[in-house]
Amino acid sequence: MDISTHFGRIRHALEEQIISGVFPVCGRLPAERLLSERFHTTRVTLREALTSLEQDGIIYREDRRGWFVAPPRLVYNPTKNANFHDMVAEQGHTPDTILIAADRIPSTPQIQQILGLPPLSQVYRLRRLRSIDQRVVLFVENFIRADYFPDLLDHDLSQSLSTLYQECYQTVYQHVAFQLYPVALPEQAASLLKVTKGSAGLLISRVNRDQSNRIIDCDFEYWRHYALVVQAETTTRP
Amino acid sequence: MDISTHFGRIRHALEEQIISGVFPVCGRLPAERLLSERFHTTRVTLREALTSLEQDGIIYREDRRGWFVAPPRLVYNPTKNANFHDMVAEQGHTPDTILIAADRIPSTPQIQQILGLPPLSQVYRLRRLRSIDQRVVLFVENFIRADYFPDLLDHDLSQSLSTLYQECYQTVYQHVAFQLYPVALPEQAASLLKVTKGSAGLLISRVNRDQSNRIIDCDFEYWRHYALVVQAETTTRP
DNA sequence: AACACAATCTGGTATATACCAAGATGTAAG
DNA sequence: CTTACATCTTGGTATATACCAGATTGTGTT
Repeated sequence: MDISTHFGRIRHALEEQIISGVFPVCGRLPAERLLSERFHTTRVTLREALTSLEQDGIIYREDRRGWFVAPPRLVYNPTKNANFHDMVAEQGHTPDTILIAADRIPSTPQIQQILGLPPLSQVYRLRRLRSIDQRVVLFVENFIRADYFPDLLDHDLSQSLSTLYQECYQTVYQHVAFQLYPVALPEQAASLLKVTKGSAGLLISRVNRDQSNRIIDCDFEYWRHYALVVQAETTTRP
Repeated sequence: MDISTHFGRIRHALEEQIISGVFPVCGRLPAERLLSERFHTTRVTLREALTSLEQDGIIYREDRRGWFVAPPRLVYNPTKNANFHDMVAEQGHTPDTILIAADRIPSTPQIQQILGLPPLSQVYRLRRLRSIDQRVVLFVENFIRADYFPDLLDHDLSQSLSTLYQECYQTVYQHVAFQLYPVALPEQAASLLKVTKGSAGLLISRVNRDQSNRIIDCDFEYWRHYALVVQAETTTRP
């Protein structure tokens, strides 16, 4: 660890205290003003140290509420079509989904292209917020072919979509194309995830096909970047 | 885009100028002091806007050299065992690898655990720096079972390892377990990648097995976070 | 007990300024 | 032409300070 700068020393000291358990997991750190006094520095410098720890996923912040110790990352395996609820439960945590909005809208050019739809076609758009142990970690937006799923909006949309598809429409996810990269969280995602707009996140987008290889939906998942580690295994078939 | 804050307006203005091509791809932005004057603000505020653009992968910086317009991301498919050179060349760019260090060392407990080795066993450690079109984007550290690859260090280590394995040891990568998450780049990676220590990156680590399902090596890849988009497709087999 | 509202605490944004360290550059010496 | 060195420019780090906006808390009213 680099301790040549004041900022580096503060980062180091905070990191040690966090690792040694001075602050409990998900516990709040002392206020910035208090910490900056304790380290004989200013808020500006202190915030640089905090931002650095945040980038490393060691702490996270909630907008105007404070800085918190980050819990261990959720293991996310995109090659298994496990749904969010099962995945979280399997790892010993409590999942939750809140439906923000659900509507039927005309597809945009971008969505038409992704889903292979003609102009003027209709899609469902779901916006949902998902949490692990009461901490919101994921904002996800789904675009679903309306013609394949009549009356979808009448069902309980706070469960996992794959469960709903299977039980009510005899449809299962069979093939997934996914894409992943770090982004600054866009405004809507940031405010729902209670983070400062522009803070770092991970965007995972997927295009899903069913057992007949029809494209049925796509989604855009905005994750708080400290919340997950992506893990997969693959075997090359010659 | 949010333009309620000064910082947001600057970010927005810069973003538009970059997208519209005022600055060429990989071109340098004007100096911070100059930009802060032009936007009637201070360097502190200006740097917040730049940092935000950096997080989004729109610009990147090189330590004490300046800010540059980020090129399109490289598509990285971890499920295809394509090597770095082929992957970059296929996408129309020029790859390069520089060998930083190559030695034979006693394995550490961590490496023993990953590779399934007993204490006191030896491994090769390679440190290499990789670039796309002259821009360094990746620092990678390999740990390789020494017993499987006699005299490995006598070969040309600036080529791809998979090529070397195949041509000189009749060994191919067959199975890969990989793991990926955002991190703050550690000191060594940061200085070699010419970025400020602590800036955001993506850590991809892999454990590789050969055609006999033996674990042969593992690697830790530190990517500049704007440099890639991870992409894969998977089919669920019931 | 429920609600409304004000006071307080928190992080978020912003200005002004200074000095440091490393990269880039130009110039003089070899 | 190359090398060595001083100089200039760049971003990196740091201090001090101020005000804003949303979250939390406490208090008093209904």
